[in-house]
This record gives sequence, C-alpha cells and structure tokens, in this order.
Amino acid sequence: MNDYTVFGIKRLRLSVHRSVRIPASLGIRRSALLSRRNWMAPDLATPGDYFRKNPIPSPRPPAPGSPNTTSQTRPPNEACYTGISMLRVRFAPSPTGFLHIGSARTFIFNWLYARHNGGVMILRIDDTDVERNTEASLTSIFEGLRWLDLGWDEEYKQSERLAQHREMAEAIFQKGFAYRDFTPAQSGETERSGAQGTWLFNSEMRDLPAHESDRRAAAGEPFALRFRVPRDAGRQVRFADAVYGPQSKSTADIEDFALLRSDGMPTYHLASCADDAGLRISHVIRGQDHLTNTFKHVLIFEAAGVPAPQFAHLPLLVAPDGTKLSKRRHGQVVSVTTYRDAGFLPQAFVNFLCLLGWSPKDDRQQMTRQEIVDAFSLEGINRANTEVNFKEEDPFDPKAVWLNAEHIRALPVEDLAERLLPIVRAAGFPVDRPKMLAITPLIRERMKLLRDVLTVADFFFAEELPPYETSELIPKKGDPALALAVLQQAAQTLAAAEFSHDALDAALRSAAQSLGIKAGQMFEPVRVAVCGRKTAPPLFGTLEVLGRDTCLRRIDHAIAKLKEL
RNA sequence: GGCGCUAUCGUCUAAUGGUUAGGACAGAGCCCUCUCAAGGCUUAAAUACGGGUUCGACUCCCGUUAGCGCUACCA
Repeated sequence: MNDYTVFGIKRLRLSVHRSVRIPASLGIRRSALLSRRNWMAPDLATPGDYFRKNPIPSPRPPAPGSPNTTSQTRPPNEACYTGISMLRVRFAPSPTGFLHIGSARTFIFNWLYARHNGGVMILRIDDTDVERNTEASLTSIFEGLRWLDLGWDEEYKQSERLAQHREMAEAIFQKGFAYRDFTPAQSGETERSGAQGTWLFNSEMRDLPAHESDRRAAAGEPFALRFRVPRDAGRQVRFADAVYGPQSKSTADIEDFALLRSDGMPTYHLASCADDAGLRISHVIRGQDHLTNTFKHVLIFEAAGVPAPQFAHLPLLVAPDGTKLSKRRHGQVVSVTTYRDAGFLPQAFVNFLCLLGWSPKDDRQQMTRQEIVDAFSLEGINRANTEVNFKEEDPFDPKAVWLNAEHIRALPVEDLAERLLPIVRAAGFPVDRPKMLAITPLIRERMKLLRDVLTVADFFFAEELPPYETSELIPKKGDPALALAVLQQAAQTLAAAEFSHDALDAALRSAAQSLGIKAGQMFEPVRVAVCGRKTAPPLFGTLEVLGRDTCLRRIDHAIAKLKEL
C-alpha cells in the first residue's frame, strides 16, 4: 500500500478508498488504526470530564535559536501547576503561506497582553490542514517571528496533539452533542451553499438512530463528526468580547459544523478549542474574521464541559482597496520579510503595527518596546478595520517609514553601524568596522530605511566615483571658470589643512574669502567633486572620513573634467 | 441571499453628553542652514446620511447607505 509522509504527517492507506493521516511522530501503525476505526462506538469510551483526563499541558520550550528575550525575567510558570489561574495567550498561525503583517500584528498584540500582565506567550502551529501546509511556510513564519525579536515561552504543534483532539470529540459525542454524518465529502464549493438559503443540517444524518449509526460506523463506512447545534426555538449563544462587547447569535443561524473530517482529522474548530482548553489558554486574542466562529467555539466548550477562555477580537488590517490583506491580491507587500529586507528595524515595525487598531490614548507615536508594554490594554483597541496605506509604487505605509527613521535616529551609533555593516558588505563593499562607525553619524539623519545606506553613503565605499555630469561642478551664480578656480584653490587648501572637522571648516571658509566668493559657492564644487552629486552629508565631516588622499584624487579628477569642457 | 461586525481629516487615531472636534503621518508654506536631511513655526483637511432622546449628541436609540467578515469534511 502506498503510505507516505508529508510534512510530518503520515498517510496510511487503509483500503482502496480510505486513508488516514496522522503525525509520523506518533509512530502509529496501520494495524493499530484498523482496530481503531470504531473508536467512537458508544460502548468503548467512558463518558468523562475532559479536564480530568487532561490535567496539565506539557509545555515544550521554544526551539533552540528562538528569541526568548524575556524568559529570564519572567517568574517560572508555577501558578499554572498549582491550580491558580494564570494568564496564558497563544498565537496560532497555520503554515499555509508566509507570515503576513496581519498575523504579525496578532502575534504582537498577544505578546503585549502577556507581557503587560506577566502572563505566558504560547506559539502554536495550527497544522491540521495537511493538504495546504508547506515546510517553506513554516520556515517563513519562524523567520518572521524571530526577526520581530519578541520571543515566546512555550511552543506546540497542533498535529502532535491529535489524541487530545479526538478525546474532546469523543467527550462531545458521548454526551450526545455530536453525530456521525455519512454523507460523502463534497469537494470545494457545494451546490447547497450556492442555493440562497443557509444550510443548517441534514436531518437524515442528524436524526439517524443510534444503532443504525453504530452499525454503519462498525461496518467501516467513513463519516464526518458534526456538532449537534441545539435547535430549540429562540436559543441564543452568547459571549462577551473584550473588544466588541456582548455578542449573541441565534442557534437558528448556526449550521451543524464538522468537528472531525471523514479521514479522522480534526477540523480547525475542534482542534483550536481542544488545544485552547488543553493548553489552558485564558485569553484568545485573534482577528475579527473569527468573531462569528466564536459562537461555534462557545458551543464546543459548553458541550465538552470546559470553561471557555476570554475572547478579544482585533479589527482587521485592510489594503487601500478596502479588502483584507492577501498575498494573491497584494503580493509581497504584506509579507513581514519584505519589511525586514527593505531595512525596517524590528522595533519600528512593531511600533507601527501596534498603532494599527490600538492607541495609548495619549499623543505618543514613537514608543519603545517597554513603553508599549506598559501602556498596552485591550481597552485601547478600537473596532473599525484599519487601512495599511501602501501603493504599488511605494509599498510601505509612510507612517511606518517615518517611524523607522525615528527609531534609526534613536539607535546608538554603535548599534546602527553594526546593523549597517552587513548590508554594505552584502552589496560588495569591503568596509571595515571603524570606518562604518565614522560614517554612521553623518548619514543617520538621512536614512529612512537601513538599505538607504547604499544610496546615501555609496561614495564612502566605492573606490571610483560613479560618473556625473561635469556641469554639476559649477556653483550657483558661477561658471566653469569659477568652478575650476574653486577646485584648484580647494586642492591647495586641502593639501595643507589639518583633516579635522573644525580645521577644514575654517580653511575652506578662508579660501572662499580669498577668492572673494560666498562660502556656499566654495563648498558646492568641492562637494560634487568628492561625493559625485549635489546632495550629500555635511561636507567637513565627509572630507574628514574620506581622508586627504581620496579627496585630493577626486578633486584632481574633477579639475580634469572641467578642463575638458 | 442569511447572519455578524463597523463607520471622526487622504491615512493612523483622541475626545466622563457640554472642546474653537485634539495629535501623528503624508501635503503646502516659512524659518534655520555649506547641499540634503533633521529640527522649529504656520497652514489646509473629518464626525457617512436621515430621524429621534436630551437644555445640549462625534458620543445614546432607530432607520438608510456603504464597507468588512463568516456562511467548507480551509484556517
């Protein structure tokens, strides 16, 4: 039989038309599964309290290399084990695409809530959709999260918790809150959703007599497990959302959703609730796209007899066209790695994202990580969707860029130089650390993104100046003859001057005076000769860093160009 | 279609029912200045619409409109 393993999930062929997918790490064999096919038969399981069977989650420390910046300062999570309720939040991405900025924001809000309240931040990979999971996606998510540099305390993979999911399904089934649906799985968009009305349930399956259901299950007929949504008239499902307030929805508007697929794998709703319960999640903070799903989750928690966590839904991030951010429509601009590669500082990126849908209620914009943690609260989250203001020609929100520039300026010169160094080297310039350290203060206020170092400071690194128009050398209200005179004078001056900022300042100013021109007219040709363009960092500091030899060589070159005119 | 959610400057947002509706980004102008930045000052720019309740409504209620989300054996 053609068994195979994809993404840690082993697919076992049980018969020609039946297969089961389970985590390879469980090491389950086909024979075990064949005997398990009837695991849900009523006589096999003892109805019981889900919690009693799953007393304590077994935390797994974050993978090596994960940033865990705060674990040292946080007290050990003992409260959880002694039964005292402990604040625990989770970020639960599914590895079906790169980490996008909306997910990153959800992670950040969870993290902030945990850190503000001294709680535990959990990363849970929701990988129950085996078909769509990819290794590349998982890598991208970890890469993105690591770059954010926030860290997390515990880490789980949903696919490793299948036993717990099944247990919860079983508990719900035992209590009669779920039933087997033997209807063959429908592919993609079904006809029933195409019909105008909302599909609620298939009464043939919902009302199947127990013995008939058991018989068909025992015979090996595949089935999905569906939640039996209460159908008594006027029944409302309610919960309080920390952001959106009290919520209620009639059960008449909730369909009998699936808990288990016909291959035995849990659906998102089941897996998510089982893990939230099993991992003792106290607060579920997630995107508003889950707001209506929450009614189903409340039903699941109720049926399983476990207390539901607190819910807080976040307004969605939308593109300028008003639609939810997506890779298909908006491309790479929604990927966290795009921001990283463009030269955003993680602290600036976090600062930007936390201000999308949340406000500290005062006038602060630029905030340090600690300031954000201190100010954060769910009360500060607003309810309307938030537009990320990017354009095709300008992929980054101007406020994100401004905040990045602010954070760049706030960085100590040493730290900034350290971050710039690899970028410059990757571009092929063999610059050394001391030189980078000397250049950094000159360009710090002229950069919005880290990669700007390549355009702002290129002339510091390049041996040969890129070609420029000779006319650039001619100062305002001047002519080629004046430019030539200035440069010859400058060459003479620089040959003799002490190469320090103040000395160069004084020397060039007095040179201008001796030529009878304004200082500006003196500086302009020198700047172009040395930098190759009119806009550049402050002149004296630039000359100082460049050194006498390079300056004189470049000025001589400019003189030669002028003489060709 | 059904259900849910939302609505303040272009964008992000602030405003115990009582403010000339505030701040930030982006824009415009001025100042500073060796260019460019940075910085400082100034300026333009909003309560979706219609009804209530109230002495008084951005704020509370109803409706309309618009947008978003969910409506899968995806998450």
